[in-house]
Amino acid sequence: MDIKTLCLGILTLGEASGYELKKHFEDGPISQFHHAGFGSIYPALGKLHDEGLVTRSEMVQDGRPDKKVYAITSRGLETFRQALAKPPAADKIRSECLLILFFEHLLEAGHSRHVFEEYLASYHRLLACVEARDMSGMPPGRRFVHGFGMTIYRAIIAYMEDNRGLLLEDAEASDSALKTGTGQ
Amino acid sequence: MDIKTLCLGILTLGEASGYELKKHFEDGPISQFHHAGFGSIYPALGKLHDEGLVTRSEMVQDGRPDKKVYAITSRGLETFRQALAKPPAADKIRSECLLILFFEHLLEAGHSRHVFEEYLASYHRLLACVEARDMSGMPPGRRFVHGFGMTIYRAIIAYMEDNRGLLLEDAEASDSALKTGTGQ
DNA sequence: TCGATATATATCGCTCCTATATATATCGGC
DNA sequence: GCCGATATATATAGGAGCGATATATATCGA
Repeated sequence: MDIKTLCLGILTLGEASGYELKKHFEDGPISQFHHAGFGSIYPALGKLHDEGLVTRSEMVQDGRPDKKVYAITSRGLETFRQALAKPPAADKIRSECLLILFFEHLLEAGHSRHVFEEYLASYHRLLACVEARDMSGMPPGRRFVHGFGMTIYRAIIAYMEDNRGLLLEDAEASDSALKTGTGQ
Repeated sequence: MDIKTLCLGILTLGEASGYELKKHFEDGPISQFHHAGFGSIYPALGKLHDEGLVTRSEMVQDGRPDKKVYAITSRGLETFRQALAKPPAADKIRSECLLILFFEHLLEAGHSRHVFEEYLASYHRLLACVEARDMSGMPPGRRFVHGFGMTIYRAIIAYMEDNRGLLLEDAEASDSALKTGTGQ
């Protein structure tokens, strides 16, 4: 499932420029399960255009820079359908925050505490963003994925708030140890 | 947080060969929040060795091929600590299964149903694997991350079992539509 | 008018990942 | 005794992707 396929998928939701595609990856429902930056999106759109899977039209705007709007072709839709039919790879997660918390015993107590609070705040923001979405009239798959994200985000927030003590008790213990000169 | 840093981190848990490192990424607690394949691990170990952050020793074995065992140096540990102190990037998820379910309306009903059941089964396996781990005597950060994974996996399984109907009702509707010739 | 922010596109260079190749050894089945 | 499957073990080539950066236009508040 490469970036080209992902872009094709987003374009089934309506035509868009590269910049707008990026916003889908940042804010939209797609952001719940995938990510891509400009360095991936623009080359992908170029290749999709070369292969005839999308059309490109220059759109002159005033009050902001001109843009290139891409729309999926029927061959593009067929290619996307075939890609979705292939057996999916396993989920891949990469969380630097969990890595830091996992190795918390190697760090200064204040840092892991700070990472913890920022991490929790980031999931509060993600939840607010997902909760704000209106899903009425959306197909079942869209509503399923929306509910999936909401459930997971809530579970993460609840777990972190319930288990703050697990990390913070330790932090306080280390602080006392540092003060009496027995720490680290 | 590159693969070199990740390998360094695992080596703080004890010396290991490239093959053993891979198993950490597949089965171990690290697999809850990161992933890497041989194509990343072996070059990373080579570079870490060149930089003096790990030592390498050839270990002759009988009953199986010889291996190269890597151990972290004090400079390696210091480098790892500094990497952990840097502000962490946001979590990155990539889930082809959720992508397929999101675009379920573009697919044959049987396929999304199959993807759903396989996806659910995969999280049952992951949960069993995490539940089997004995965390007694582990530092708080390790226990926190362990509980984190367990909680999320359980939330995913519960959500999917509770909301199977969301996708399947639609699948049945499409099936009837197909039978009466109004589908697709 | 200056700096910050938003919109918009593009590319370089490095990292990483998939696929593949190579090799040794065990175990079960035929 | 041999064949295929599986596990252990290392390595690399080629391509995909990502972070950083460059470039441009326009708005808005200080």
